[in-house]
Amino acid sequence: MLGIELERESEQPLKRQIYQKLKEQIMSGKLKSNDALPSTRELSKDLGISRNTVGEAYEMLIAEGFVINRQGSATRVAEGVYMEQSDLFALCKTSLPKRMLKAD
Amino acid sequence: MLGIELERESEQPLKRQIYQKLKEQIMSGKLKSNDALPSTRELSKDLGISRNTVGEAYEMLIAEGFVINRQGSATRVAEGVYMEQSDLFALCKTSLPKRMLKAD
Amino acid sequence: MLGIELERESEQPLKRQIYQKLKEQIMSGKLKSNDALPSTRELSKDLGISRNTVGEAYEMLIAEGFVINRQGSATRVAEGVYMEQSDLFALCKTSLPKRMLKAD
Amino acid sequence: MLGIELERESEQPLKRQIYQKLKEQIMSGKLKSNDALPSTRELSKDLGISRNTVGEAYEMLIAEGFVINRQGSATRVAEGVYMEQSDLFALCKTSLPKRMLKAD
DNA sequence: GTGGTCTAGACCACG
DNA sequence: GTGGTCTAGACCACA
Repeated sequence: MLGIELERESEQPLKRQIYQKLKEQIMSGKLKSNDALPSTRELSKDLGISRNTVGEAYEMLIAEGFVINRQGSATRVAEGVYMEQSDLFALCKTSLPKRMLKAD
Repeated sequence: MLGIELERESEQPLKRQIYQKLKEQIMSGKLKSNDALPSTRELSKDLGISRNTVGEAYEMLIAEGFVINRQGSATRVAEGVYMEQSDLFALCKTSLPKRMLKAD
Repeated sequence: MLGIELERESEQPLKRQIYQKLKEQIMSGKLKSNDALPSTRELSKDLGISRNTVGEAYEMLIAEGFVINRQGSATRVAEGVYMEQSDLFALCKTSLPKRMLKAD
Repeated sequence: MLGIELERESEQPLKRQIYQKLKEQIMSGKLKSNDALPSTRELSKDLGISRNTVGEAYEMLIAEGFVINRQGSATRVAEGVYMEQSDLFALCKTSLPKRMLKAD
């Protein structure tokens, strides 16, 4: 659905993996402001995990303001959380090890 | 002082160059929460530019919430703006063109 | 302006009176997050006292994080400092002497 | 154990009731800095509810900084979260309905 | 339909 | 012992 693949053997808890994948898609602009996330029921079924776990990942996104939810309606991407690609690359150059980046 | 080097010939205005360098150091964790930025007076002297230019760069950081300015005290790095290297790299992989990153 | 009345004969110093009144209005929600406080110039004129005194009251609020001061703009109410009336009353019931509260 | 009584019929979710009671005891000084909270296992057994629910209440306290926890050890009250009784009463006078307070 | 809450289990890593 | 995570159910209120 969203191209999310989980690794059961990872040290990262499942809820954190989901949180990260969604946050990436939001910050990179794949999920845009006001886009609806899949329902917890849908995504949990899709990933083959418990609905609670998806719910916890959504709570993390809510807590950090990436996502908004209202009673009885879908969880949606908040506004103003997109990061410019140019800023992102500049940031990479200073904070990622050189072996990860190609020469300019 | 902060390892900032400006390029006078760059297309990027000086204030944006300063803004980016500081933002990078903040997001990458070199400048940590509550660290004080140098005063505009100090930094402008250090870089050999106008204090106004530094002030404008600081305002950009304030406007985006990376930095906080309390009455009568130094401008300080806000909380919760540090980005985990793992998160950053994950974000790059999904949102930067492949030509910029080395293969895993 | 904010319904602040000072008592010159009180044991409480003026700056503490101002501090308390503003803190109350903030915690009770009369002043909401991001609301601007009046400028020190304005409020001091309004109350007929020195601008320094108002400034000191503001500093106390800043020091406790109730209020934020961003470069070149008004002093504003911080986020997350509002206290639900229900929470407040519950807190009173456990921590204030009974003689101060009416029976339920 | 901590004098917590839950109301199953309340509109307030159980986790919020627990959160509130603990927050009160912390802000009022009954639970002091570095005091250990009961373990989630203990408290859940004591209250006759699921350990998950207690854990969620603890998470809320952690998120707001009232409480701190480290791997494998007890959850403890954070520092600097106590509220002076005089400030509390002053706050009550402005933000609680008069019918709740006795005359001065 | 949606999310919010709750249960009664389980296994893990840390100390 | 502790908290952290996860499961597979359940019932609720809201729209």
